[in-house]
Amino acid sequence: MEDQPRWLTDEEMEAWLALVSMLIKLPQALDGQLQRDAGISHFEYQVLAGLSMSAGRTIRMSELAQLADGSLSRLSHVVSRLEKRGWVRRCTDPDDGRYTLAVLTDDGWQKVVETAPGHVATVRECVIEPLTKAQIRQLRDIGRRITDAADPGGTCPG
Amino acid sequence: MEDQPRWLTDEEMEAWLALVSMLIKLPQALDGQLQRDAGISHFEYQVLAGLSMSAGRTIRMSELAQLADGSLSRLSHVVSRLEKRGWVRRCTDPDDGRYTLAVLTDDGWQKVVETAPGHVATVRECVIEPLTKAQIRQLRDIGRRITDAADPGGTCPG
DNA sequence: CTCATTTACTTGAAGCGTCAAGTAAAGTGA
DNA sequence: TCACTTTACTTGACGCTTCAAGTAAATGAG
Repeated sequence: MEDQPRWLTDEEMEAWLALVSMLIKLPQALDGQLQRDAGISHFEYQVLAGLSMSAGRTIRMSELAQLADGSLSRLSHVVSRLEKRGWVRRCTDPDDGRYTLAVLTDDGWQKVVETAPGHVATVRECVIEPLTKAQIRQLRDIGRRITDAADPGGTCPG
Repeated sequence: MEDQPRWLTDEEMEAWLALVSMLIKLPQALDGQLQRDAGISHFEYQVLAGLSMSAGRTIRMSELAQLADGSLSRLSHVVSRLEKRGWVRRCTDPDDGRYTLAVLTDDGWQKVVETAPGHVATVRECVIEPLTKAQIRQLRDIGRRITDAADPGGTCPG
């Protein structure tokens, strides 16, 4: 990749190690709380939450995949499971038969309403409260820059 | 969790969404590069790198698990695979038969030497270079605070 | 010295994500 | 209008992680 691989300085290494730990521990904390209290994964929550915020609680699979930061294939599997649990229905888009519309059922809406407060509390506890207001702005900027660098041009999901 | 769930402000939500995207995209980028160029996962790299930095290229499983931020069970499975590929050996600690020592073989050392430059380059590209020097320090502090909040007291691995 | 407990690790089954391959509808060119 | 391509999604197999249960060595109580 480079002839002379530039190693990391001490400062860079400290930041990198702190980031790696966060990358492991934070998803565990988020998934753990949702799994214990609601029996769903963080990704499933993102799917339900994305649906709940869509007009008519309905959205195309491909748009939902982007909202929830996942591949279409992953979403398809997850929606199948959510369908079995009665929280989501699928139907073909009448305007264009290639699209599939995911629809949040009343039970699914209820599930989001029940689950959201606990999830938000965990996010506050793990992310918002440990940081100062300035750090929250810093985090937004840092997060965006790293995301752009890691995924230049926002993925074409497979 | 709270009677009156405090929702997130716009600033908090922006930071949170940026963080969630980073949480998805960065591991994908890191795993992707290592998988393509070296045929190993990021976790496997962390295990090999942890071993390569240990005295005598030898370390107890439980210490290695903490170094690599993973459960003992996960590590055990991964070391089994690395053993099959000839990069790691296991032996019982002569001082205390309950401990297992993982030892990096010469082939394993060679693998780390081959793989490290490309991995470091990806870390530079995705994390270090997109940020200013100030942001790198901010990231270290933010990462530590979030990790502490998400995992109060540094896990007892299962 | 013996039995129970603790510690450190291993193992097998179950579930989720990814990848490659497949299907079906819509668009395109002759 | 008939094939060819593209788009949107689904499906099945495989690999990895987690969880629960198990093993084996060391420690501790009586």
